Amino acid sequence: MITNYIAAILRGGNPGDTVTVKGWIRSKREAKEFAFVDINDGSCMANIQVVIDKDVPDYATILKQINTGASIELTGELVESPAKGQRVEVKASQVKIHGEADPETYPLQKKRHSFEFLRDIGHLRSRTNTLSAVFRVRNACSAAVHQFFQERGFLWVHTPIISASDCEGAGEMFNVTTLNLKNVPLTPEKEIDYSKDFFGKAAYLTVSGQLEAEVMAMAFGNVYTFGPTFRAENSNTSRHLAEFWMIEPEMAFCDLLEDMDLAETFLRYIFKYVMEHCQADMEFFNERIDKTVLATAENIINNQFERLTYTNAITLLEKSGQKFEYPVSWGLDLQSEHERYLAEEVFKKPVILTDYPVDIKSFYMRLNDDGKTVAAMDILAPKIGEIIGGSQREERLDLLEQRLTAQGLNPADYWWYLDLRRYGTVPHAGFGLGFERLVQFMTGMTNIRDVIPFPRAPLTVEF
RNA sequence: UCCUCGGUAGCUCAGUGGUAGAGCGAUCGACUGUUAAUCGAUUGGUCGCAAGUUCGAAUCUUGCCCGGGGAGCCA
Repeated sequence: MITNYIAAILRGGNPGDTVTVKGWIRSKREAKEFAFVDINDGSCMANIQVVIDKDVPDYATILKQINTGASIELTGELVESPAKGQRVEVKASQVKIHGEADPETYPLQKKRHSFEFLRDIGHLRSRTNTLSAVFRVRNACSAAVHQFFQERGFLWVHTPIISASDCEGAGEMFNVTTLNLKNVPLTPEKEIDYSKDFFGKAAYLTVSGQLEAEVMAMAFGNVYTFGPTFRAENSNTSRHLAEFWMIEPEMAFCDLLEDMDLAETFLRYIFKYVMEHCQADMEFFNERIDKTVLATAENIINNQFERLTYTNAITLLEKSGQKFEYPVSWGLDLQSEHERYLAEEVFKKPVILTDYPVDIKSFYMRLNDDGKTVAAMDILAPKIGEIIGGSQREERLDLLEQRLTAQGLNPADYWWYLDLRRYGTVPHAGFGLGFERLVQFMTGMTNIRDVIPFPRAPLTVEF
């Protein structure tokens, strides 16, 4: 077990300390009488430099085993480094190689690799500077999410991964079945007979935990989900995954304005947390991945998001004189190009759009008094597009039933969801946040497959 | 799923009808308190797969597979 991370040694170690370093070799520079070895254990961006003199036991054998990718454990004295590049280094006295890595076949070089190539070696790519930085930031984001909600008394609720309902028509679903696919039981009408299946009815991987989160909010007030979500869409883009993590807070006794305030405070909190906990990683992204990463983070932390209604956004786009590929007119959904124009060109910061036409939004969103719009809000981020989607939910039973029917859904399928309006209904609101898009936005990584350790996407399930 | 660009050495790429190339990596050597070390030499190929055109195809044609970027769906 690693008890003394390289991050801790580099930060707090003093010359004269005896230290043990365990990790993987990044590079070796050999001289006649000694060798420099750079070791990384994933705890930080920096490597620790180790000097191995020829008087170390088994020097000749060990030196042959020291290659990029090999695992190493060594003990030595921490000394002040006589050369530039590091404050301290380790003068090794005992060295053990746990596992060699054949340099002829080990795929990672000391040089930069393309992310496309690294995706083909998903089991090794976390050993690179960029991917390890991404996953440290991802971890910090996760911790920040929980800390934010826990500080505010929100209950973390575990909503199911297997679900019987397509809760919001959010997209194609993965079937979950134990039926024998070579001999599927059929009903007299030649439909698949799910009564013979494991659950006695059709079941799917969840596309959202929102409806269940609403159930829990009606008992605990403020709750949030943070877990995996699945979409079987054949989406081949740098912003979509078949398996992704979603954060969905749901608040009872809450309206759209409070919902927006919470979402904005939440994003600001996460950015601040990561800037404080992953400074070196963030500087690395700013230098190597996207020169605007630090400025964006400062922008989020220090500025109010722009807020305007869908209707005003349409007017603004129509008057902009900008040429768009897709038409702009009231009643049509905004396209990526429109969202990006607003966030990147007009306001140059996140934009919260509210009050969308009822016909382009989901059934559960609360109808506004004008009868034409719903209390929905989307947060649009530069370069990423929609990062948060939320709404005040329809708490009035009759209106909710009307909306279900109008969208071609059967209210009977939603009996327990409707019961929440029959028994002690309250105004409530919530939002959903794609966790990987947050990490993308934070790090400047352009492809969503590079911000999750094991991406699932069409034809992508190897690692 | 649609549009578009691409697939040549372990990696990144050049090569557009006539003997398969470079840089990096790796290997060997030299040198050096080095820092993606440096210098020299060596090594390295089913040109994505299949069919076709041609005296001759990495190069032209067709189909398929895979990847990047963009779009749709959405988070």
